[in-house]
Amino acid sequence: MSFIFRAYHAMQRARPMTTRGGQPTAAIFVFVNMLERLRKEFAPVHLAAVFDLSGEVFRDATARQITTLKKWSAAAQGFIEVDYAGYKANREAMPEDLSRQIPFIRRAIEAMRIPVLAAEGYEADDVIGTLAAKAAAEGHPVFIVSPDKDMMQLVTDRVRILNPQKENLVLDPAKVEEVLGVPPERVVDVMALRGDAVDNVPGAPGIGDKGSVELIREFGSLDGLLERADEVKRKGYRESLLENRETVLLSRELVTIHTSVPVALDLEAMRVGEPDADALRALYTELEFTSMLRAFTPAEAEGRTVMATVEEPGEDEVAAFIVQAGPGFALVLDADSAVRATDAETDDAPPAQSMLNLAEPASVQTETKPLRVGVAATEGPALTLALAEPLLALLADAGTPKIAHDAKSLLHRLADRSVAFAGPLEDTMLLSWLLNPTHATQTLADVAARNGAPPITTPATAARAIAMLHPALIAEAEKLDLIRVYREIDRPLTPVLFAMERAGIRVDLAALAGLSTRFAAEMQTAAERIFSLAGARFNLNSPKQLGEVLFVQMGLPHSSSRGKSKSLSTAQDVLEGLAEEHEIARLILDHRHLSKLKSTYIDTLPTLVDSDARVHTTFQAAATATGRLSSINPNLQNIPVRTELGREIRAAFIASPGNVLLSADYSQIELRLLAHYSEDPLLMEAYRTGQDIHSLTASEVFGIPIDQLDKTTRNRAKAVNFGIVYGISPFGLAAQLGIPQTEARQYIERYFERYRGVRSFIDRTLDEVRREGSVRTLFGRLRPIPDLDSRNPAQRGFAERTAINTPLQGTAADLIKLAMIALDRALASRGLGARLVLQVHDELLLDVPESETTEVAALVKESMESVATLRVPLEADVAIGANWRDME
DNA sequence: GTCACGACGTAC
DNA sequence: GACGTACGTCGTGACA
Repeated sequence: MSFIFRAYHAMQRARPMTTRGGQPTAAIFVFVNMLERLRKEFAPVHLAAVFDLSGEVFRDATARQITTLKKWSAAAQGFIEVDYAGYKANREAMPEDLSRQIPFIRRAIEAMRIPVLAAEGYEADDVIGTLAAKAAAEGHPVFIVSPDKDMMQLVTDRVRILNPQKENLVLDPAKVEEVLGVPPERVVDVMALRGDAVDNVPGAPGIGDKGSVELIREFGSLDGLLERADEVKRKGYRESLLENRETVLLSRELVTIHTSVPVALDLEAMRVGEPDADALRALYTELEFTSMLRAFTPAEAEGRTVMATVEEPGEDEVAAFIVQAGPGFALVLDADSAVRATDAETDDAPPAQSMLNLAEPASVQTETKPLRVGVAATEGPALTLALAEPLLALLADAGTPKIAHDAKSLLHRLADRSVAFAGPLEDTMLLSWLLNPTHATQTLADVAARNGAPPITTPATAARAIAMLHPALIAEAEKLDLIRVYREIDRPLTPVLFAMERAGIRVDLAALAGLSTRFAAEMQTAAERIFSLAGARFNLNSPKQLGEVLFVQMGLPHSSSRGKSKSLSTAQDVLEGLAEEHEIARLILDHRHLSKLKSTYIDTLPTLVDSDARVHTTFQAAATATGRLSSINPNLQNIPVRTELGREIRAAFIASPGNVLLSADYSQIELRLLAHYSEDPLLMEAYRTGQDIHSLTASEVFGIPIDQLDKTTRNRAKAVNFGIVYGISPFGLAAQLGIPQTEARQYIERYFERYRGVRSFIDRTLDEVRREGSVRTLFGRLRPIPDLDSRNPAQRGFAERTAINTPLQGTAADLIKLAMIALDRALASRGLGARLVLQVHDELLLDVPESETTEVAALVKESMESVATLRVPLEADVAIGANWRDME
């Protein structure tokens, strides 16, 4: 039953699976597959399946001896009695769509001629335990196939546990001890203390995962522990044990699997043989498990092709789906869905292996005649999708437009299989995002649901959904004037991003390894000093524990805020405030910095490199509200640069052999866009004549002549300039600068007095949002802004700030995307070997053959600066180096 | 064990 | 309530 439940839940999430008649089949499918695999991979000599019977078991009677539990109550400062509900009392009834599948699972097991065993008054675990004990006593090696932890008490040298869902993990006694911290014979002792929430075994209240193991290890056994309970040091544990002695002993009875129940070990009946083919065929037919059926029907003679079908194909049945064509589009490739195909080539390969990777492309739509598409697996363990001639031809045909949902990932999958691709590539994911950029996800299922397309249950419906969605989304994009952004920016960016991800960037693994060692040592030193100052050891990574130690135990001042979880903030700015007075605060800040860099970058990046020591991020092109890209797995857009330690990490990003890295970043692009939008004379003049904008603001806002500014004043002005771009507020600026709000308010007022154009830009923008409910970038990208008229001041304030920030941030995103497209074309047309490798919002990073350095530097600068003509010039600064830190 | 979420910190 | 846009890690608590 454990497997059936897991099968049920696993598939539940993926997709509901039923026959045409509505019989749910997902759990059956998974279970049958698992059985097939078990038989194939492990070739057991004997096999039995064990089920629970309904009705009372002996544990119910045991549990009735427990009526109440004594739990420690902090409020009452004593133990209070709580009613105990009974063994497995918390279990919910089996879901109806699962119980309907159980009879079929029983039929499948019977058809495979595997005996099903059970014993009245006992649970399946007891039957399994008994069979295992008997077989082991006869000298047979036994494998209990189960995902349940409870089973670990049964492990011996001869009885092991196999979990096929966990990479065929085999648990022997040593492994059990490694996992649980105690040997198999002590498992019940630990469980008796810890209890089990799922089965409602009480255990000793207040003693959990950790305490139970510690206590058993210290006292050797549960009996030893109960005998010497008064010696237990920790008060909570000691008192719980003394109060709950009987309950713990009964808990042990509940968790102990019996190994002598009345059930016979009939090895002859369990001997694995041929299944009942007729019965299995009938069952699989009834359940519409067509792929499994094919194991019974050898491929038709020579052709070795699978005919694509037009009618509602069962999901396992076809390699390609032919559905109604949208005008002008001959083919739909659905990167989001699956193809499964029977391998007609290899009769000797087991069916489970002839099924191609379930998460792979593709569905095919054509308006030509039905295609004959052959699908075959190549030799070797890596299954490769080799598409037959007609499909390959269409994919490679530059005259055949294709539609995908998430085109970039489709390109990756085709490239992984060396499938040539050409021709226009439409993307319903990008369209959907452009129409609704604030929506959290743009998966096909999500987009289909939002647009009234049928739910995606099979590759065929996925293909149909895409075919339906595409014209609808295009029409919508035309209506909202988003088609230009789509055609001129985001769609053509797809192949550029694809190539960048494919290229990856080289990482200096030796450098990271060195940093890891160094950081570990420094963290260790800092931690010891912190613990000695605090007079206690605790988890430094836990803000909660840290706050407790600093502000309660040590009594440091905490005028500062509590967060949503009402714990005292230990954030950087808070600790900075304490650092002058208290050494411990500085040490914690240092430790945190090291810890952050080590866990996020130094120790993570090496796990993500390929065999050439390159990391390949994924740029999410349909993720942000403003039009920016984002980067995941890993995020290469937040590699440290601010601190010296952080830059050590940046230095580990290096050029390919014989190459250099070339970085080009836009200078103050958002402030230049502010100048453009606002047409403010001071700002425009400053950028046209190359003045230092922060110094200008400092001089204007603080009334100090430019030649008399100190660094602090200029930095304050810099914060004001950035604040404007973020949609400034006195609160935010005050927090940023660590000054009173009243002072921040004065700065802001002064700013708007001097930069009159900026004030009117903000007013105009807010007016636009009031009229349209949205803002646009210079290139027409749209973002809805709700709540500008909210009565809630916080909501309204947020709406105002996003309204102001979005055209600046979003236009900057548009510009760099356009530059990337232009640059990609320029590099290609000149036949240069330089490759774009990263984009970090206002920066491009290229891997450039040394010989091309000068030419590419000029080309990149030119591409970025001439991408648009604004009221102020765009400037890009280019630098070159062997790594991403040391650039000049 | 898995999931969601908060706290925190990294980038632009 | 809290200055814009992201993503990853860790701890924690809820759920099985």
